[in-house]
Amino acid sequence: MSINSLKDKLEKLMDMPHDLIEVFLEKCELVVHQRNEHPFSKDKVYDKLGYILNGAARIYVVNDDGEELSYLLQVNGDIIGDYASYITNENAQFKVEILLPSEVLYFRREQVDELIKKDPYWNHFAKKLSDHAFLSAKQRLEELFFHSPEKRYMNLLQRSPEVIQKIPQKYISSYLGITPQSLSRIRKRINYLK
Amino acid sequence: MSINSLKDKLEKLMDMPHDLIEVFLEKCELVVHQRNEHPFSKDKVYDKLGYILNGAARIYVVNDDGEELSYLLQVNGDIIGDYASYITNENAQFKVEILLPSEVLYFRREQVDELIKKDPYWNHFAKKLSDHAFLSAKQRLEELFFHSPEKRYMNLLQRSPEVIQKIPQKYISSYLGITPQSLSRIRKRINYLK
DNA sequence: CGTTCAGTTGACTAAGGTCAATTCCCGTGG
DNA sequence: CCACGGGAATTGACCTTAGTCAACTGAACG
Repeated sequence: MSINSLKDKLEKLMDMPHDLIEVFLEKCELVVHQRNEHPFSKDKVYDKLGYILNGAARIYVVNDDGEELSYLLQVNGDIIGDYASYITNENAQFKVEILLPSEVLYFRREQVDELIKKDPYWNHFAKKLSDHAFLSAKQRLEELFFHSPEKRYMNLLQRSPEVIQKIPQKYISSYLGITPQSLSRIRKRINYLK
Repeated sequence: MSINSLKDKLEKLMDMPHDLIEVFLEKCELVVHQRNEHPFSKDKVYDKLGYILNGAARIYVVNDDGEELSYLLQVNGDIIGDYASYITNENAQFKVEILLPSEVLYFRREQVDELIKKDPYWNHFAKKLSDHAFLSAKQRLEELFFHSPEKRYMNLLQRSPEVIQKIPQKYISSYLGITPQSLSRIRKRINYLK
């Protein structure tokens, strides 16, 4: 991704003026990940967040039966990490796995805190970040509350066909809240119809 | 509710020093609602939020079939309104109905904005508010994602038995994401077991 | 070629939805 | 004080969809 389109995105996403984006980017770290990497250390506080420039990752938990549940599938422009852990300083409950070769821009909370000390603008930034986390959670919540698994799959197909293309179905079914078998049948149902 | 216990709650919830709570409360409006009242005007931007001192309300949407879906059941210490509308300035998608005689403390965004102009502390307050909205949404989201309707009912029973006592079951079933009939059967199942 | 793992399919089960009838509860008016 | 009306809750019969378990297919990789 070009540095300019990145700036445009941050400007829109975070309501950040161009000159402050420079300041912010200096505090960031760009990491290139390969498939299967786990960028966050297990069972720790996640004091950083990552912004996916391009690539894909899943955010998942392992339940008591050892099954992995894919809580989120994140792609270009999405955030990886555990925002709850980031703000509360409690241990993260999620794991993060990179699913495709990915470029991720990381920033640490302590660095945001430093920025805030120097310029109160960054309070505004922190607030925007939180609002963004809220709106994402709300969207996911409404998807689960208002729609059936089949409808959720249709919506995902519309919203991000690249997820369906690139990410293994077992993660997609889990994200939708169903078993791989059920997803397979939903796909079959849909194909008969069209 | 006594003024002092209110101050304690705000202190804990919002990380607010006692002296600033005074400042905040001056900006607030206390309203006593009766059952069935709708404190927010339909299809408008919700530029205020309400903090339930005591009482109960439901936050719901009416779908295309005219059915009401109870997105949230809020009780003592919970927030009513539509935080997404509050921050984005877009029309609210939810309605709010008071379910029991309730005392609610309202504050408007413009008043928070005024406070921010005078003292950057209030940026911190706005951030805390957003974090709180995020954490609430996250909790609800995880409840839906990880647990079955029956488990959700059990959890609600544990978490807020007063909701089960005081709020009509048709709203509870809707909140759980099931029909009144299904809730009735879940209750029957549970009673046989114990 | 085998091995392995993702994905599909089949047979069956479980849980919630739907529609309709019935019962319960509660408030109101006679 | 009782009778009635109406909405809430329950129950029954049946349907739909997802879960479960197991077998099978297919593609990737050595």
